[in-house]
Amino acid sequence: MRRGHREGTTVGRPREFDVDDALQAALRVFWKKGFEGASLTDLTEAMGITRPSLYAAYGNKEQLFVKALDCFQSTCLGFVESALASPDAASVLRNLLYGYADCYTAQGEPRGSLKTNGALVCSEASEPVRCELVRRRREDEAALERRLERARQEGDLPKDADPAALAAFVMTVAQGMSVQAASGADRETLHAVVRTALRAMPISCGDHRCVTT
Amino acid sequence: MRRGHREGTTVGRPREFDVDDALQAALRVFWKKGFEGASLTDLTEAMGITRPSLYAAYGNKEQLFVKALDCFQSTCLGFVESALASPDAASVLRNLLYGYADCYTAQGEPRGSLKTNGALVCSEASEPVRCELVRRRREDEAALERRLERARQEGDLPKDADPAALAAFVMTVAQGMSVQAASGADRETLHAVVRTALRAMPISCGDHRCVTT
DNA sequence: CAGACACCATACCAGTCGGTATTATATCGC
DNA sequence: GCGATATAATACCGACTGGTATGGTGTCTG
Repeated sequence: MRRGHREGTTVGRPREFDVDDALQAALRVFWKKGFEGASLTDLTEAMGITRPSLYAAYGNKEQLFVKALDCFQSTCLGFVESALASPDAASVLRNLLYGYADCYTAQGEPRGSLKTNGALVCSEASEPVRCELVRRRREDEAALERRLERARQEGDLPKDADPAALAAFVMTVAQGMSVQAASGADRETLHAVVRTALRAMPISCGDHRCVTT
Repeated sequence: MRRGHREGTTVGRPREFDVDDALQAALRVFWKKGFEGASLTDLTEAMGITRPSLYAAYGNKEQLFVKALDCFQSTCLGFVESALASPDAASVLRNLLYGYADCYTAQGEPRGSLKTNGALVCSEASEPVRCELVRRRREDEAALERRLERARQEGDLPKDADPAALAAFVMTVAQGMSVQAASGADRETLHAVVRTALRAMPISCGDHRCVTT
């Protein structure tokens, strides 16, 4: 039904804006104001396009948000995948938490996480978006739990450690840092929070980051 | 200018609703949907009053939110004051964190904290509300820092402990738990998070709550 | 009772919300 | 050049936003 942007061939008038650039602009607006706080006027002005162009290229506001969320994940949160791929539990935890702290206080970017702050509470109309964010946050926690369970099997986490509880704690700290960043906390403060959090781990994660990979 | 409810005397037709009961109802709506997500229709329906009654009794939506926030503080967060008044640092930290965990997962209440989730991000129109929440969260952290500094002076916290860093960590965990609760985490999960967080403290806070006071 | 007063209910306000129909325009294959 | 196609721009839609003017109603004081 909906006319999509045909991939290879170029029939008809070519698009005058770059879809990815405009999506980046939309991401910043959602990131700063949240899904409900960002109006179509805010979005189209920042993206430099008109409403019909937005709907033709991205579907609707909700689909645009999800696309922006994917963009946020693959760029701003790109470090998560590599952090989980770190060789041992200590470096996983260290890279993950310092990575979040840095991401949430990046120069020239909105503070905090789109995934945490984008739609924490909302009206009924936006429930689908809120649920999608909940789903993704849970998946993040589950992925960390799986990685810690693997570490336990491999012996670099004590046998009596609780991967589920540790993952819940780490993600709680990460989400708390997102709130702190949105409240104006600076990077130094979040680094101190990470140092404190790492002391709660059943292994020594070191006081400084990047000790290994 | 605005016609207020005169205190002692009762001139004119008496109000047909209870101001405090209606405020409680408004609190639940704001708590669940946030400041922007709660419409006047949501509010007046839950409060059982009409718009003109709302404006006559509370001013406007923003003032109603602040009144609801005060109500939230004095009832749901009433434990904070007594937690800070605990005799030693260990019981302060324990009572504070378990208190937050319980408050955020109270049966029959919205999940999480109005102070954290109520307006984390928003449109420009709601910036005053967001700033007020930021202000109050900072004040909470500052109050905890002062209490921990006192504990350091009194000797039940090591001399080399960092009250500011500890307070930032504890409030980060609390705010993170608010996000987790809003995502559906249950009380057991948050209690496990608290147990883990307490391990990061430079003193033994015990594995169970309410050891003293 | 007379009158003042403040409440309640209805109906309404301008402005904005997300979303679209319509029309004009630019680029393609042929 | 010509038709087909897909863009861009404008103007518009009904619904809803926070907020209010108006008129009827009930309770008080004198």
